Amino acid sequence: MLSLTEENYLKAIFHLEQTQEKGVATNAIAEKMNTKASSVTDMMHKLSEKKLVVYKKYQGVKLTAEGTLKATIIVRKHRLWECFLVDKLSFSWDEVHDIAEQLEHIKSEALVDKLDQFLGFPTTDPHGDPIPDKDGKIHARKKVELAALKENQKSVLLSVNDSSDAFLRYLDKKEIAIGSLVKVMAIEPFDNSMLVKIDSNEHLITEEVARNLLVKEIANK
Amino acid sequence: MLSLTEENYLKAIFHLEQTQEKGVATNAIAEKMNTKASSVTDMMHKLSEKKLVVYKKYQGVKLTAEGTLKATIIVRKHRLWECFLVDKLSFSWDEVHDIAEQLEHIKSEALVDKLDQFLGFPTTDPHGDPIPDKDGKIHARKKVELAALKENQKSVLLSVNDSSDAFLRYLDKKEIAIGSLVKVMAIEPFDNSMLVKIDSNEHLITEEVARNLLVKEIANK
DNA sequence: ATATATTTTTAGATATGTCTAAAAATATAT
DNA sequence: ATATATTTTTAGACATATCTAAAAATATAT
Repeated sequence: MLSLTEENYLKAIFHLEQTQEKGVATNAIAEKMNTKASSVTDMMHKLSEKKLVVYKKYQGVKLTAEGTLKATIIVRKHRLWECFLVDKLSFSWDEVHDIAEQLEHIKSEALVDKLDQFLGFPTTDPHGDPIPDKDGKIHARKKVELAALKENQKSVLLSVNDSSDAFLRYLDKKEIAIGSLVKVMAIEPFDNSMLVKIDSNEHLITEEVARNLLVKEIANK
Repeated sequence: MLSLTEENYLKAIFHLEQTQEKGVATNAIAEKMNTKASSVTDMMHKLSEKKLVVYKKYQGVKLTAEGTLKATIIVRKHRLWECFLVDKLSFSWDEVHDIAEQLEHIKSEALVDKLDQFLGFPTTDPHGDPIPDKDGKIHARKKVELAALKENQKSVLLSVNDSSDAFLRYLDKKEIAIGSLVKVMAIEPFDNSMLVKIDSNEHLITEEVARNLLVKEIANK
């Protein structure tokens, strides 16, 4: 049985591994977990004992197959609960993260199964991220940062890299939502800011914002 | 902010106070919490510091008004989640206790409010126990143990004193459920066992069982 | 290639919640 | 009322998860 803390470490490592094929650095974990590097080292010893990570001094860590599965199941629970909060309890998508952070640790396989069924077996959460299946398989869609698109390219907004409250509120204010149609109208070479048409409104967005929006390109019909 | 452990102690004391108007004994709490008396003493010091209990050495503890409110809100959350699990996720009433024990600690007032609304503002949980309102007020119905009834008295089953898995399964097997119509057909003076008619079936039940069933008496029309 | 900076680990301390064993207070029985 | 039993508290130890400060290893820069 994993403690809440252990589960949170596994999830942090899982997310960090997405953009890092070498071992995940102690410091990176410490930053994500809002703790100190020394605490991370302690926990890596513990998770290594439990065969959930492969850890070599100074070389960073990787999740084992079992560690990956455990982490994926937590992500699955997090995203299912987010669906529940938004679809059933009518929270808005920028309010649900902190609550789902708590709910993801509830231990009951039956609960997750029944929740999944109750929600109609959703495949993505309200932020557009894929929901792993029972076996930990993730059916990901090919996503690309909006910042990588050329002028005139059309796309659909799938998810966001930054899911901080501040960023989500920024999007809400501009009425930018998952599923929005996004077309690149012009790119300013000086600072890589973009003029984009999102659904029917035009917005000028900074490169930083464009790098935090993940889209699926669609044909320019 | 209360820790999970502190919340569980408050809840335990709250439940023990229902059948105890003097201070709740250290040993009683220890037994309920499955821990040692010395641990209870330690925690009572802590909760007393926080003004959630009134504690005098060797005299047992009582919840303060604030402690009672905190405990009541936990009970409210527990019972709302039980409703959710049974009504929405179609768990049976004997499966939900352990899961609700976890869910009751999720911290978000907005979540509780929205859940309450989603469930249609239920007034009792699947075991027939009243759900406290937002302010901690409990609109309790007058309940009595089935064992206290006379022959020929009719009643409705409202809740149970023993909510162990074993007892709930016993009830399920005999098709005894919250809301069942219960009529005392005969009482055996030797051992106080009872012949009762529950809905359309007759059962012979021991005094122990009769003391664990809480009913509301109804007119003998 | 050596000095400097950064990252990571180790060692030891702290806080929470737990325990055992012994001491103190209270309750019970004759 | 005194002895005995029970309950409760105290004192000190232990495990988990954390921290700070110093040491060790690795990375970077000239």
